[in-house]
Amino acid sequence: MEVTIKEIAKLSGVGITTVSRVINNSGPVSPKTREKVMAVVREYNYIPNNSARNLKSNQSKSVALLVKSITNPFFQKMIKVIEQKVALRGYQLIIQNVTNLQNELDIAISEAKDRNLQGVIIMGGSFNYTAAKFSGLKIPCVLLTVSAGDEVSLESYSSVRINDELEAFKAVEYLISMGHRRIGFIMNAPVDEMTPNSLRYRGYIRALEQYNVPFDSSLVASEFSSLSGYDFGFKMMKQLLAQNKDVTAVFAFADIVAIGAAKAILSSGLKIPENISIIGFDGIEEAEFYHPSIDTISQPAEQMALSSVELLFDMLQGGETRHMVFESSLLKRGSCAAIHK
Amino acid sequence: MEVTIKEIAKLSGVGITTVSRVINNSGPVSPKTREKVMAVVREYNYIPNNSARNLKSNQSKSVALLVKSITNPFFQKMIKVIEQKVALRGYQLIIQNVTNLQNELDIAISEAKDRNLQGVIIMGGSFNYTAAKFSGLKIPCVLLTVSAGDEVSLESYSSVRINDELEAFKAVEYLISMGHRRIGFIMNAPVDEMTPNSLRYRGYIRALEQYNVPFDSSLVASEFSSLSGYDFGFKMMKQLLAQNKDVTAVFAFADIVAIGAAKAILSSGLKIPENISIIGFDGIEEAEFYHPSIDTISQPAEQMALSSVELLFDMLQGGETRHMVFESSLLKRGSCAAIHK
DNA sequence: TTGTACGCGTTATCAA
DNA sequence: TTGATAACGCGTACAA
Repeated sequence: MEVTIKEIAKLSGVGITTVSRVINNSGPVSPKTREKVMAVVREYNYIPNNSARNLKSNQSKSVALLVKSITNPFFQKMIKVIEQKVALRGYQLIIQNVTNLQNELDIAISEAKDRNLQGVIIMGGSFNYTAAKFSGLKIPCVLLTVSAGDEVSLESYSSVRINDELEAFKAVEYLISMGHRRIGFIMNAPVDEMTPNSLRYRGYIRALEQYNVPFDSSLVASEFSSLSGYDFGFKMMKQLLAQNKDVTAVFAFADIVAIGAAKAILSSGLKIPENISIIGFDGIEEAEFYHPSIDTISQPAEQMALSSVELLFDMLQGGETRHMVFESSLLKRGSCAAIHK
Repeated sequence: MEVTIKEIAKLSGVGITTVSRVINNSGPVSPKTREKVMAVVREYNYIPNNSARNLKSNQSKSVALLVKSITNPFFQKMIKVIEQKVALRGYQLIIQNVTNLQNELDIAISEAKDRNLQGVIIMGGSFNYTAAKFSGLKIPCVLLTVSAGDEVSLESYSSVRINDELEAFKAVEYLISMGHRRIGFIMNAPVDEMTPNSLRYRGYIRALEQYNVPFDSSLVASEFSSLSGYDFGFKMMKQLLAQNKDVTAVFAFADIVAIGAAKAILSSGLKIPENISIIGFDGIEEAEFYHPSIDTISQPAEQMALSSVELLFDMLQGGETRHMVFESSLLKRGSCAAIHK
């Protein structure tokens, strides 16, 4: 059994209250008493019992991070930052993976009660949250990379994201500007659910329209899949290549998918960018070190992660909800080239 | 404020004890009473307060996973499995990254008290643990991918790992068998600290010796670095290429490093495997989807992760410590070829 | 400036 | 089969 506050009190010849005041810096204690108590605390290596504290205060200094598909390297970059920043504030971070089949908000609600969390950051997922669901979640919540859709009041959560549609537009516009007109798109979710993917799909469509490039549904490789991003990209690209001999460029909704697609292209004996141009989305290291390095829309991951933590703690301290939209940048690294007849 | 056991008791017209018995399945309760209580529990969506439970039982159902360099995709595969399996057992998993500069065991000790953990899994790190340190950690501990070194009694921890030296030997032997004699080695830690890297280095040395290939220290690119694995591999390979025009093969201590090195080779205008053969270690997806796919020593990551959780829970239930050593397999995928003059 | 005593929500002991 | 009641370790009115 560990040493308790009671024993510390007895050992230092003071009352329990005084010890409590000393270790929490609450209420007045004479410097002499403080030193006396601290000496005993150090000597016995006293650490307050967290369970008891939590029980009293009805709050445990912990927040959760729910991640949709935790293995995506793009999320990894952010997880690392979040983990550090949360720890820095003396909070415990509980990271939990959410599978494709689970609803992240449901999990947040049950976990919040179960672990009595102070707040939660949800990374990834869809935009399809109902106001009802949100009202079931009684703790501050920050959505990272998505927002909650129009139905939900902006006061019920904070969010950090990018403008997926616009950035996707930029990517496709870039391809079009190089003369491409047979541009494939790879995405992994059904179009009818609102996810970053479907927003990027919109950007794709809008770019085609704006530049009068005819839309061809056979160029859109879309499938609900539980494959890893790499495998998925590989499979979809193989399919695209088989069905469309004339495709000259591909936009993949994520870098990991772009890498899988690139592998499919290269292992088919085609060259990047000579035969096919490819561009991804996210800005992960893996794309940079691929050969050739893969062009991408790079999201400011660290910044976004940092902001999500700040927004959460703002809310914990009674601050307003906020919604931040970051800019991404188009990185040209050589996997896209002008088309030549 | 949430509903408490007391209120449930009142609402269902029974005593607190009875409610406690119902929700914990402890002690005898008549079926009728049980149903009555359960109805109220469901109606009010009662969830027992964890803090209070922990306070009573002096244990919180939580274990920690300490990860050295959490961003390595190889660890990611394992993290996912561990997270699932721990959750399956109703335990909370606290994942914490440990930087290169921190000692994982120190952190385990302080966290164990602080969060009153039931157990801890340490992933990565070095073999340099002292018996003294271990005795300071009073909860079950499983080391994953390393063991603790000879000084520490095998009864004070469990471990899951591979035979790093032997597997590295196999990798280098493979290169030698294809005629290579100028074989580079890339590792990231000082040789004097016991890490998986240094064991792999030994395997490298031993293979050279056994096959009478002269050792040349200029072929060993070693540096203590906080770069990412990719960046590190890239930098070291550039260095190797500059210093040794005649290097024909490279063994990297990890796949991510191999990928960085491959990028350095390819972007120098050299070809893999025509000019230089390369082999990595770990077996991550990124190596498979690289172009060319990179040969590697593949560790059974999922199996190892699974076992680590099993071993931990065995110990939690009073079982013995155990030490498992898994076999790895040499995956030949085309990044290594016979040397041709 | 200090200490006593109560209550946080549970579980477990004991008597009914 | 049930139900009071005493802990668990801590924070904090309130009294001194």
